[in-house]
Amino acid sequence: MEQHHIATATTESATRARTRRAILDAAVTVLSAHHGASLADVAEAAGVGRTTVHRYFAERSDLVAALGADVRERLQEATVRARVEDGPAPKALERLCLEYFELGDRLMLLFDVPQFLSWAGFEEETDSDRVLVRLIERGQAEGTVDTEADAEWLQNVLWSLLYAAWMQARDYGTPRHTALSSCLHTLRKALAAS
Amino acid sequence: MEQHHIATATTESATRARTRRAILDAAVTVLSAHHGASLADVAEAAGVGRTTVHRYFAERSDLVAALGADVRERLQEATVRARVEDGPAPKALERLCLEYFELGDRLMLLFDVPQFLSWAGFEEETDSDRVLVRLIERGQAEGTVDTEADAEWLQNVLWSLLYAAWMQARDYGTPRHTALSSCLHTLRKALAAS
DNA sequence: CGAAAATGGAACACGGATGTTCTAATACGG
DNA sequence: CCGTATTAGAACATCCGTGTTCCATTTTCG
Repeated sequence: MEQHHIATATTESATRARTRRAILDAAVTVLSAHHGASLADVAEAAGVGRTTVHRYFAERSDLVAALGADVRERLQEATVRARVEDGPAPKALERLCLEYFELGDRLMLLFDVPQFLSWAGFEEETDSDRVLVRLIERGQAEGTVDTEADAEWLQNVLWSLLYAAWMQARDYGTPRHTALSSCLHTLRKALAAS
Repeated sequence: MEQHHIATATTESATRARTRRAILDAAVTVLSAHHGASLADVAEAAGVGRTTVHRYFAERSDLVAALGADVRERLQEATVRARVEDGPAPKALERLCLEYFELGDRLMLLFDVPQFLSWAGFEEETDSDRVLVRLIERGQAEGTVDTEADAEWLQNVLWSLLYAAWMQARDYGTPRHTALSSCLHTLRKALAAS
């Protein structure tokens, strides 16, 4: 239990860690609902003073960058959980889709906030993106995925259908699981080998 | 040629009509590239003074409303051109998709700028939206369109795939016709009766 | 050509978001 | 419990987009 000086340069007090999370979570909610919301809005949603937000993220761009890093990490974890190497490609794609769907608002941000795709460490191609494309290509090689369409295009199709499912749930009030199963149904047909 | 007093309350000088169009067109380009661009940006892109923009559209919201009306009108025309009542539903859907694709940036705005869906005369359901849903339902009745999926969902699928095709062309540099044919290919499979 | 229409540009007032600094109050952890 | 870490809130300077007004200049059109 001799854990006196655990602190390294990158370690944070437990309280600080909690507040930081609160701010990041609130930022996801607020910004995904309305891009260009003010930092005051984020602060309020986080139940925190506006100055406190600035104490953790000096500039707005710092907050955005942190959000980017956060979603990136979760994307990575989701990709691992989906065990993309196991079994036939279509099944793996469905698992991946399911995991991604769970990320909800966080991924919406990735689409909606333009700064993310170019900014914040997303250098055009995320690791997860590459994994997804490779998975599709594996399916095409297996003959279980449509070979008439470009792998990159099919990747975009997957993202788009996910986005559509979220929209369906958010704006039309469709239950999440209903939207998800519609999404998977259509995705299965769209990716199927012709 | 006794056309002296053609002018009614709603008629515009030819010059004014041209500048108005220039501003609207520039606004589409600029705003679809970067939401929240300043009116100065729009003015510059239109090759026009910032004051002139305000002379035509007093407030920002007026410009947005005008853009909304514009895209709405074009959507209407595109729907007419597609002759949705003719022939089997899947074919009609493809024609519709093709017409919509031509609207390009203008429709991108409809997705990206949140103010449009609630604001600017879009009362939740556009006429064109209703036409689309009815067309899908007709296909389901004919047995030529997937009946396992909700018509509303399939409508969203169509929009999403269109959006994906645009993205593919804009961000990945895929030629427009290539993106379009990929889109149609996938859409055909996605909508097909199971 | 000459009057009316249309424009460009400068200048200004205004509001809202941002980022900074300070101080008093509060929560935390040993 | 007490000292320290953490916070809230007010106050302030600043920047940027917006919307308005005014005037000189250019363009259009009869």
